Amino acid sequence: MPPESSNKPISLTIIKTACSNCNLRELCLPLGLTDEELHRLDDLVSNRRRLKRGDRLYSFGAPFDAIYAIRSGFFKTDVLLEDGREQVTGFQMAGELLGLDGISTEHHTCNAVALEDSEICAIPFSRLESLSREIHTLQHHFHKVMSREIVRDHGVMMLLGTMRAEERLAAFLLNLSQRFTARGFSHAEFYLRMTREEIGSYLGLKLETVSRTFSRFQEDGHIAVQQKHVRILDVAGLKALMNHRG
Amino acid sequence: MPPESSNKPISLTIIKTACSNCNLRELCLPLGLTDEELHRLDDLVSNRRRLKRGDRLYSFGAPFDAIYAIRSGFFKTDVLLEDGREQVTGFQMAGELLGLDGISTEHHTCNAVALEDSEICAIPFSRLESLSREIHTLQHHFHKVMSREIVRDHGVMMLLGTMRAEERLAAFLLNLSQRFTARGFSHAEFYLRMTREEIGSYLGLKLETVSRTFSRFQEDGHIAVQQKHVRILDVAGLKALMNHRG
DNA sequence: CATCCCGGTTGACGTGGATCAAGCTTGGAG
DNA sequence: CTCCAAGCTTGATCCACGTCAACCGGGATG
Repeated sequence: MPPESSNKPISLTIIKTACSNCNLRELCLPLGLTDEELHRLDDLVSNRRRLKRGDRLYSFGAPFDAIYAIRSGFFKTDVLLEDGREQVTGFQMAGELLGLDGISTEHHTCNAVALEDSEICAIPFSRLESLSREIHTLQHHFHKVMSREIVRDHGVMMLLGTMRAEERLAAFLLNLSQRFTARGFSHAEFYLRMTREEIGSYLGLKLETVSRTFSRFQEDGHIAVQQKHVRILDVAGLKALMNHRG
Repeated sequence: MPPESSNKPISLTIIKTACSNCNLRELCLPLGLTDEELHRLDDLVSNRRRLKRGDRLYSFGAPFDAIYAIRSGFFKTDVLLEDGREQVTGFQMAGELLGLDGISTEHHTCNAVALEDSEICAIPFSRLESLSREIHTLQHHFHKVMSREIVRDHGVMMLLGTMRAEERLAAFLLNLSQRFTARGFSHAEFYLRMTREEIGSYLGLKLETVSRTFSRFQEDGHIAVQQKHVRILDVAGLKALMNHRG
């Protein structure tokens, strides 16, 4: 909608998409900031971008200069080996940050691909660093976000290193469910944005194993699944699968 | 050596262990700081601690208030599942930081255990944050260190998710070799500080598989191994193992 | 000195998930 | 509408690694 459609100048600031009126601000970088601090952050994230399904937000080796907050949509990040093997390192949804991997070498070390039409906010990193030298809360929250990513990665290592196929997939579904819930969607019913192959790559399994395990969960009454549509019927049952060997 | 052994007052500052005279400063947090900045960091890391083999630096669930720089020694970090399964999430050596996992929730999310007698510098985290609000270089370097940890974790995911036993162990040995080299030790000959079981836990393998794979590498002339003593004979051979399926 | 115990090695065998292969379902293009 | 390609399911078979078990060697203990 063009600015002219508003008759009061003040409403311009409402139309302008910004952290201060973004409904993800409690999940995203602005968490905990005062109104005044929020407006300073607004200046920084003005650069917005739309991506279509399949578009790359950034690629391995690309120079790093910004991190990205997902405003809407769904992404995967992956690393490719020379021989073509792919490891999906994560799936990201609205309110989560992408690109933290690039800070280390000032080049991105993975690919970020939109799994559905998405919108992101680019946050120039050097400006984020200056602002967080002035705003303690922002600094601390950013550190927490990076640390949370490390903790998440440890969880994935646990999954890949010690769990069986059923446990991995159960953990995966419960994790998705919990993150959808945090965004106000149903905890029990959702569409998977990724293919069986991508799930398999993330979980260290082949797509056939993912498919078979879905079928087994359905036979056992834990879920109802039809292609990408999943309904969780028995959260407790899935949780139980995770804590018992065999 | 006691301070009295020095006859000039100025040498006291040399005897005092501090970042500014630590030979790890090019690997550790002080990287890139000016002398003046280095001295400000010195005030912060004065708290030092010795650990014996087997001692825990921190445990899962413990309140977080500091990160730790390893001055000497060798550590592992691990996560335990209720049913006793252990996932080693990393091995850390001199100059590396421990405890970054705790920033997120203000409680540690893994255990850090000394694998040999070690010495660490505790860095109160809130003081590190204030100092890095003042010293841009410190702030940026700290961000790089956290990002590097994320990138490292992605490498481990790749390893656990897509590689076969031989590739995992080859990658592990080459990584150790490279890190020892960076610390001025031989790249070709070193003692493993961890057991076969801990290596296995890190690599998502059972200790028997680790042992067998070591033996196979030895038969094939890639390494010479006797218990914890390893000599790498054929770096190129190990590298080749990593890039080919089968 | 003998004993114990922990960690490592090696062999025999079992199995979970990979591989190979054949349909099937769905959605987009013409 | 039909056709086609991409993605999903399911079955049969295989194999890398796990499991179980026996033994060994070295360092700590008494």
